[in-house]
Amino acid sequence: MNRTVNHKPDYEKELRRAGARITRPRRTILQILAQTDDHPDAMEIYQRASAIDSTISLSTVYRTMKLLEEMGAIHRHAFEGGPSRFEQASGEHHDHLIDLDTGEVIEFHSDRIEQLQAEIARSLGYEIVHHRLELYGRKRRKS
Amino acid sequence: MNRTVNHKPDYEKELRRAGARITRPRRTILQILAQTDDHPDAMEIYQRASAIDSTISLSTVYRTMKLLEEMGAIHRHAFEGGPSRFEQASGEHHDHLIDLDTGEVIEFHSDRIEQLQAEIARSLGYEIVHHRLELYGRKRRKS
DNA sequence: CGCCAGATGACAACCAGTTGCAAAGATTTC
DNA sequence: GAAATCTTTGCAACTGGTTGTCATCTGGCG
Repeated sequence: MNRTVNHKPDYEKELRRAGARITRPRRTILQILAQTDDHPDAMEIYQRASAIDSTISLSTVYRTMKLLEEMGAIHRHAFEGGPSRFEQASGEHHDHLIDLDTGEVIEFHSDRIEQLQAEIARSLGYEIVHHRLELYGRKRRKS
Repeated sequence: MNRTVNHKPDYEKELRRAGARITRPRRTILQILAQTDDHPDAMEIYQRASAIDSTISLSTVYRTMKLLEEMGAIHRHAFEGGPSRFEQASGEHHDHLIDLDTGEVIEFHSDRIEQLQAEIARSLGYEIVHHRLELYGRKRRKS
C-alpha cells in the first residue's frame, strides 16, 4: 500500500492529437487542471475558470471534462452524496479514501486487494472490467 | 469468499416499533420487497406496486424507501450510471459484482479484503465508517 | 485573409429524487 | 365507535447535477 503521486501530462498536445481545437475556454480549463492537485467538481472548476475568464460557461466546463474523460486524460468519480469530481488520469490506478468531515480525498493502492478482487470475480465466473473501491472514514483521534 | 443468502425480517413490526403507521401503500411496498430477491430501483418498485394498487404514487415509494433506509431495514446502492437500487439489509455485510451486460447484481464477501481495507485506512490515520466496493465485469467466455 | 467544421454561451430540457400542501387515513382518547 | 390528533398520501411543483439545442463565434487550414 502506498500513496500515489501525480505528474501532469500535456493535455493540450493530447487534445490536438485527438483532433480537437485548442480554444480559449479549453486552455483556461486546462490551466486550472494543471494548477490543482485535488479532486474538484465541475462547479469548482467553473468558478476557478471564471476568475480567469468570466465569459466561460458551465456547459463548456462539462463538455470539456467529458471530452478529456473520453480521451482518457481524466477520471470522473461519483463519490457518495455529491457531484462528480475529476482527477488527472496520470499515474497508476488507485482507489480513494474520502474524509467524511472535510471531503478530502486520499489516494491509495493495494496490489493485494486488486488481486483478491480478480480472484473473487474469476471464481464467480466473471472478468473485471473496472471496479470502484471507496473508503469513507474519519481521522482517528490520536489519544 | 462466499455468496451471501437473505432471509426476510418482519418490516411491519420494525416500522411499528419505529413509531410509523402501517398504511395501505406501505403494506403494498413491503409486500413487493418480501417477494423480491434482486436489487430493484424505485421505479421498478413503483411499477410492481402499481400492479397491486394503482393509486400508489412514486413519491410514496421514495418516501418509504427512505424511511426503511433510515431504520436500517434496507440499503441503498448507487451503482454507476443508474438510479439507486435497494436491497434488504438482512444478512451480513457484502459487496457487489455488477454484470455490465445484464445489470445483474451478485453479492460476495471477502474477510481478507475487509481486513486489508481497515489496515490501509489505519495506516493513513483513518477509521472506516463505511465503504463501497463494486466490481463491474462480464461473464467469462467459457471457451 | 477567408472559409467552415467544430466549439461556445445562453438557456431549455432532463433525470432522479425531494418537498409543500390540502385531503385522506391511521391511532389514540373518551 | 365517534371525535380528536397526528401521520401519511397524491399531486404538482421544485431541486441539483448534467446534457441537449441552437444561433453565433472562432481556431486553424488554405
